[in-house]
Amino acid sequence: MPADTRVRIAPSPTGPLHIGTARTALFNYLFARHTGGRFILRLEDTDVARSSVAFEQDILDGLHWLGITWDEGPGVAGLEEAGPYAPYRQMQRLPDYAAAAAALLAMDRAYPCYCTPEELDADRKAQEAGKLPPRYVGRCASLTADERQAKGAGGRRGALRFRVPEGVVGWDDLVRDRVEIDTSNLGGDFVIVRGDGTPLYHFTVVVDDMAMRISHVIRGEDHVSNTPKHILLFDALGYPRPIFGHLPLILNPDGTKMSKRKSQTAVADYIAQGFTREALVNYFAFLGWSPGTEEEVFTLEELGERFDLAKVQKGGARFDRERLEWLNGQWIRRLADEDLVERLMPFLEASAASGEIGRLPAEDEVRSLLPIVRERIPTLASLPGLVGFLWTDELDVDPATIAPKRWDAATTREALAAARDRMAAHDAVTWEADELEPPLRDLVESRGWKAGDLFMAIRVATTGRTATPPLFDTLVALGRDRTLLRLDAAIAGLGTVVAGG
RNA sequence: GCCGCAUUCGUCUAGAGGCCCAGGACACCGCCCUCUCAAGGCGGAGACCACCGGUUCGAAUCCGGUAUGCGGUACCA
Repeated sequence: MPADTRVRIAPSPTGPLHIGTARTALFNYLFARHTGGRFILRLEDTDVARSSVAFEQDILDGLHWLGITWDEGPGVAGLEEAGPYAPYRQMQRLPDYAAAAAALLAMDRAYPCYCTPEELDADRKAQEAGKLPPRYVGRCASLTADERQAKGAGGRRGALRFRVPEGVVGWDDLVRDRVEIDTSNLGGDFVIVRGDGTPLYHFTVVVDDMAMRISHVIRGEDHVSNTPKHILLFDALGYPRPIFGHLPLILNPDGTKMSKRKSQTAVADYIAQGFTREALVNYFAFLGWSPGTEEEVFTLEELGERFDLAKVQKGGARFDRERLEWLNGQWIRRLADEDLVERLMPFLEASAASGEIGRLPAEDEVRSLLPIVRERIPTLASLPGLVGFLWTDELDVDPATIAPKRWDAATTREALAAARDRMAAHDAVTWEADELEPPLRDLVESRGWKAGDLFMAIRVATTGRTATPPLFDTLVALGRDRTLLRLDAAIAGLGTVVAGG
């Protein structure tokens, strides 16, 4: 039996949490949950120039927000470092890499390279011109001790290159079955430690995966061609190879690799637009995976129960925002009242702050609205757009928009006035949808009007919109005073036409 | 260029030799419901399973080739 299942997500804090990273994290998390294994988070921050703590924070916050929690990880974002293989941050593991590098050097599996960027660049250009695949020419591969000393004069350290042996490297990929790559296509001996002494990704990932006892490396398809390098390193270092699985990529709608240019790639953007964690997780899981049944809506926990890497698709999947929105709606309809209100409030606060709405409604008020708005908001951010007129004092309604197609201004004015009178007969106690509707239906019938026309005129006059939740529920939410006030304003706006009859 | 991978409705996918003249979902169209908008229900259109050739009594499913697409090709991760 293999050792305990241990998987990881190893984000690089060189940008905000990317949906591709989130999806890879999710698949690792689900795999761990499904197999009873552990999920580890490791920060790969060796690209010092591009890494920042702000990005670290964004990445860890985003994963937490999605509900993707790790069993072992670094101390950051207000968390304690946790786990038996700390530290979980590469820049704190430098001694490990140095030791591994020394071992490779001692075995002559790696050697110092003193080529300058200019030389390397010239090599590449020459190869390009000769239509040859770019590869390291091996200028420093067989330097004598004297030559090394000479090149390293003046304290020049040189980078460390790993000697790529001849042969074929193959592995049984968890999602793509057998993959084999000839080492002659790896681009020659590759650098594992920079001239300044900092280690490079291909090297650190192997040293860390071994140190942290990672059993399964589940990552994006873009790493397939890196895997032979990693396997070579595992072998050279005498480490057991983990099992690899390469996930299909999330693609832009046009089929190319997901990019900031063509798509929204930051998880934070989706959060800001009012997507729920449930919908995002649900959607990500279904990008490249399917339970094989016709069910579509799953919680994170249910996904963990069903998830199976063998059922993961091999080809990339295009990101389809429409489907995400549909799922978001599904989830908004499933959330408990309290929960939904709590999630809606920040968006209302933002709208109030931006002036989109005039005042911030209380939680109770929002809760009472739920029955009529819940199935009408595709995202948490769309509530103000639906019923913002409830929280705006001066409603600017263009009189020209009030009259239904079949009515002229005079009829509209007369109808609104009559309706206003009927409604004014109610006091605050009987100002209920059930009470408001019958009298207006009577009115419509006695005058030979169409209910839809009268209702639409009232709707536009009181909300300024042609699309709202059911009219009478809306008027109840608006309140008696404001309803009558807005009707009066509309009637006045329709001019001093003499009401007929 | 070279290496690798992929290819089922517009999109996400079901399908692991006969159950498939290919099922579901999103989007689209129509009808129902209905005071508008949604939601929901019902129905429709939409895939010669990339192409060619094999294997087989039988192929979307197995094998080969072609095409197309994508990924990789750094002292980035």
